[in-house]
Amino acid sequence: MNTKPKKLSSVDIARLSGVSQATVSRVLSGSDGVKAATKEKVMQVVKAHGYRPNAFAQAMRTNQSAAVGVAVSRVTNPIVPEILEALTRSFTAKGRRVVVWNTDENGQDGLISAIRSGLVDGLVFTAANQQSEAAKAAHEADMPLVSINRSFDELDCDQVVSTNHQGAFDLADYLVKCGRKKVAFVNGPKDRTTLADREQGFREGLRAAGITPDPDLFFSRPFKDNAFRQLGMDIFGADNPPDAIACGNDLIAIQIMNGLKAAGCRVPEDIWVVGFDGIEMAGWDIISLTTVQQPIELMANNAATFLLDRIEGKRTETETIQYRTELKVRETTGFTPAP
Amino acid sequence: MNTKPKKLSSVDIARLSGVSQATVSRVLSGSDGVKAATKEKVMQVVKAHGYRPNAFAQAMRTNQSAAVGVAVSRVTNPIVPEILEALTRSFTAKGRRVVVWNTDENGQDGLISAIRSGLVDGLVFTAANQQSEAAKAAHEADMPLVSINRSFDELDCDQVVSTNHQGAFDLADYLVKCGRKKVAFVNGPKDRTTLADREQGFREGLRAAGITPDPDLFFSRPFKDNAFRQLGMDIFGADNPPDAIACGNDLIAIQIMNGLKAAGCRVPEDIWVVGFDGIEMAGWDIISLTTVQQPIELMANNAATFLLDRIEGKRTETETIQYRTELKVRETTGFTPAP
DNA sequence: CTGTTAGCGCTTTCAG
DNA sequence: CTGAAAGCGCTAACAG
Repeated sequence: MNTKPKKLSSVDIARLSGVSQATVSRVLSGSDGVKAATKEKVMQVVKAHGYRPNAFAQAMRTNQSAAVGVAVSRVTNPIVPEILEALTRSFTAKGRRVVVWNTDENGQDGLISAIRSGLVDGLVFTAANQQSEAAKAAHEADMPLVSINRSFDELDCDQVVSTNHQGAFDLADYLVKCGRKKVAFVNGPKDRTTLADREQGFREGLRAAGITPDPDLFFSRPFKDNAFRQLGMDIFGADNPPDAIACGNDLIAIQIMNGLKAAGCRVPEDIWVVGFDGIEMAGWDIISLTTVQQPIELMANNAATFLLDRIEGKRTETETIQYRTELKVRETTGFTPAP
Repeated sequence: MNTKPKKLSSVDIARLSGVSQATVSRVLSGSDGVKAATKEKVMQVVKAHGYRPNAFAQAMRTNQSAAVGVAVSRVTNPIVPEILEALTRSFTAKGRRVVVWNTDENGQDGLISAIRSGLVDGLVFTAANQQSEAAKAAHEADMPLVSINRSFDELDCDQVVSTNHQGAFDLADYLVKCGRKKVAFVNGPKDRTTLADREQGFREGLRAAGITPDPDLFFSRPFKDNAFRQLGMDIFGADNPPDAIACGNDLIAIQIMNGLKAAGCRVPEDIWVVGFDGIEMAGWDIISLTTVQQPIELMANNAATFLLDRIEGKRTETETIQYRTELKVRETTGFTPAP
């Protein structure tokens, strides 16, 4: 260790400004009962030294960390940074720090341990599988919990979701009404409730439109090894390929398009492609992916509000709020308007 | 407040396992001098209750938070999540928590305050402007500091960068050698050292290849209001447009391509486009952007190691490490191999 | 209005 | 090898 400047504590500030330590604490926490002159005097010293109360002592004393946790996984799906960005903005604006856990790599252990050690006052779970252990731990620790874009059937917590089922239902309707004869559905692992709901909605939408879902046209792949790109190539290479491919989310759709392009397939001339999520890049001219859009920013803000209200004891009943999705028609379906 | 289960403390564990509180602490911190039987007994109780030591008390006592901070901005640039992901993985694997600050929104105040309150043991700054205040605060607080993909000229701290200058130099050479006659360069705000270095390298590369940089072909735009998309449209719409556009980073290149596409320009037939960074999506078939690639994962791992070593007092001299960039030739330059 | 005092839960000497 | 005891820096009664 080198010559540590030995950080100042509130005791030092008290000494330097000729008051008691308690008064320093009062000044900094903005309590009322302090004479203006005293307050001024203390603040002067505080500013001069750039003093900030030690966050840990504060947290320990008040049993509030002023931090919230966000559990993410599959960060490679661009919707995750988008959610993260919106959540961070929301929490930061409300004076909370954000601690991010990635449950992909080292699993849930770190998160569980953090939950139990009281590091955060609340937790947001974002769309992902493999977080149920942690969620359970949080629940047991009586920690406020919100899930966004993800359902925990087993767990009683606030949830912010979108109309996954209805959105997919309407999407199927759109494709059929537009005259698509042979519609495939490509999905990721169905242990994610979001993806499962969408597939279910899509199936029912097809039926409602008078089409019996063909099992051979429903695909499921893991999010790895470029599986979707390969699938895109395979689908186009097969005899009598479909004339439309709906996907569980935008990232899947993009990877399918990568495969289609690699195989020489033109979108939308040969095959239509649609996604689900409405990530920002779906709107880029060079991608222009037709998709079912979720109001991500709104959902994140709502999740943040839910969590903070619950932390502050302003809510007790759990609630599930569902945002309406909206079909965005773009180039990958030839800009064909909904009939 | 509802019926709080009143979290267990080490005192409770001690009572439950019939030892002293100090012994519990010793067992959990893995100190040697504890009889195996005692250790076993304590661990049993610990496990049974899912007990974890209170992180704040621990932090306060040891003056170490076991957390590191990462300051980011412009999260909408996909390289940021990529860096974040790699950093998070690295730190988590080494038993550190990661706290993320977004300095876009609420500026640096939150970060500065966090620095001074001792919330993190060290800090990584990622490519961004507007963080110098915070960096200075960190430096004054004697907090270990590493910058990645970003230079702080004024500050003496570890830096992990790539060969921005050389990479851009070689890129200019490539374009000229491939017969491009009129090469534009589109950049973001040049207060970012990374972007400034690239532009400088590009200029010198042109000169070395026998071309005098034409001021009218160097553009700079802010990262907002779709400025780059608009610029792409303008560039193609002008009389006698360039036959190649090099960009300060991949995101700029993509937005330029959006504008070009919107204006009816074909890439690479009409104009070549190249980026810089090597973000993952640049490699997607549907984008296939020629770019100068940085080894992001390596850089992030290195930054993490630097920071942790410094926190643990294993390093004292500051160091700048520079990774080699690599030209990735793809479709936006017609897959033309470097001569 | 301000000072004194008692811990929050933990690590770490210091004894035994 | 283990226990007792002293704080880390802060907040929150409780006095004055």
